Amino acid sequence: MVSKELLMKLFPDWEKGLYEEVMSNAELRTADAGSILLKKGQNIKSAMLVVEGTIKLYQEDEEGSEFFMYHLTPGEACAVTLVCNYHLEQSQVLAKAVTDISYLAIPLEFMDKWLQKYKSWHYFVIRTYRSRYEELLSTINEIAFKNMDERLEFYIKRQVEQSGKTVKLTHQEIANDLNTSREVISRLLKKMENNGWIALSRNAFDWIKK
Amino acid sequence: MVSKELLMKLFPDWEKGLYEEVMSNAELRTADAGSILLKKGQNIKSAMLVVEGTIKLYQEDEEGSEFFMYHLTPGEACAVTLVCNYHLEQSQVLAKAVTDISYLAIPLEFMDKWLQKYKSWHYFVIRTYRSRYEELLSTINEIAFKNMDERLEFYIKRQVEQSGKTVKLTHQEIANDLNTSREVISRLLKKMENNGWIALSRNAFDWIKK
DNA sequence: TAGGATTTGTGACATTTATTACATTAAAGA
DNA sequence: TCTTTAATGTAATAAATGTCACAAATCCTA
Repeated sequence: MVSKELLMKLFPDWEKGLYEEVMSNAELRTADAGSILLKKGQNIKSAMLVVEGTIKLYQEDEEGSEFFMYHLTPGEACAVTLVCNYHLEQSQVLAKAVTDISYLAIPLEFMDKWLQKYKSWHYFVIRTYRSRYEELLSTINEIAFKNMDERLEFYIKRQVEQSGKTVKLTHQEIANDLNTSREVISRLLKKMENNGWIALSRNAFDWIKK
Repeated sequence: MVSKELLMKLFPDWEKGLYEEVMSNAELRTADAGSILLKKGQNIKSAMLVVEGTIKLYQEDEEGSEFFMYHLTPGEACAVTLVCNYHLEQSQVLAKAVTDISYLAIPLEFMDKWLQKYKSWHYFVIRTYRSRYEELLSTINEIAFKNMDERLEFYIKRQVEQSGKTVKLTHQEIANDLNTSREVISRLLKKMENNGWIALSRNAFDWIKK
C-alpha cells in the first residue's frame, strides 16, 4: 500500500477523507519499462494515477502507428480513465511505461462516488482534464504549423525536461513517436550535431545547446 | 434575458437553482457571423455558453495562421473559458462566429462559486472538457496520420454535419482552416467532383456522396 | 574474437505539398 | 451592359518528406 505521506506529497490538495479512501480502495500496481498500460479500444477498468516513473501517451491509428502526445509523471493522472460514466467505455489512447513505474489503480465505481463526495477530487479531475487539453493544444500547434526539424527540436526538449540532457532513444524510436521515417530523423539529428546542438552516440545523444 | 425554458432545453441536466443563477447573472450577447469572439493571448473575462448559432474553434500560430479544430453548437460551452482560477488567464485558442450567434457570458467570479455550489455545474464542466479533449484527439488523428485528401474529406463531413449538404465556403477559406494553400484545395475538390462526391459551384459546393 | 544483429549514415529517387504565375469564369456594381 | 473584383482552374517548378537500397559502425553473444 501507499503511505499517506507519499499521497500527500503527490496530491497535496486532496481532502483528508480522500487520502483514506484511496489508501483503502486503490491498488498499487507496478509495470516494467516498455509495457503497455492501455491500448486504444481496450475497456477501461480503472483510473490510473502515476506514483513513480514516466508514462507516454499516444494517439494510435487504424494500422497501429503511434503518435506521441505527452508525458505523465508522478502526481498526474490519465485523464481518459477518470471520467467513465458507462462502464464499457473504451480507451481512445495508448499509454506506455517509459521507465519502470508504479501507479494507483482505482476501480471505476469510485469515480462517480468521489465526484459526489469530495470537492478536492472534483477539482483534481477538472485540473487534470484542463492540463491534458492544453498538452493536446500544443501538440496540434506543432504538427499543424511546423516542419519536421522544428517538431524534432520540440520533441527532444520535452524528453530533456523529463529525463535530462541525455536522451536514450534510437532514431527509429523517435521516428515512430513523430510518425515519420528513421532516415528523416537520422538526417535531422546529423544536422543538429553539425550545428552543435547535440552530441550523437549509439542508442542515445546529449542535448548540449545553450 | 434567456427564458428558463430555453435554458432547460439547452442544458437539461442542471439543478433548479443554477438556472436561476444563470438567468440573473449571465448576460445574453449576440455577435455577427464572422466576428471574432476570443483571440489567442486575450484575457478571458467571462465564460461562454452557446445559445444559438455555430462557433468555430481554432489554434492560432505566431504568424497568425489559423488551424480549425472543432465546432461549438447550442448547449455547448467553450472549455477554455470555464476554468479560470487566476483572473488573468489568457486564451490559448481563437473562437470565431460562423453564423450570427447568441451566447451567455458569465463573469468569471461565478465559475468557482458554482463549482462549490452546484454539482450539476461541476459535471457540466467536466463533460465539456472531456468532449473537447476528444475532439482534439480526433483532430490529432487526422493531421498526424493522414494526407490532405483524407483530411479534406473529414473536414467536409464535419461541415456537412453542422450545416447540411451545401457547404458555403470558398476554397481559400477551407485552405486557411486546414493550413494549406488554395491551389491544393481547388485540385482536391476537382478530383472529388470527378469522383462524383461533390457538385462544385461558386462560393459553395454540395456533398452528394452516398 | 568471429559472426550476427542492431543501429546509424547516406545517396538516389518517388511522392506529397507549397509556391509562383497566369488564364478563365462568375458575381457585383456602376 | 460594361467594368471591376473575387473566385476558380491549371501548369510549371520548388521544397519537404517518404522510400529504397546498401554500406559502415557498433554491440552482443557464442
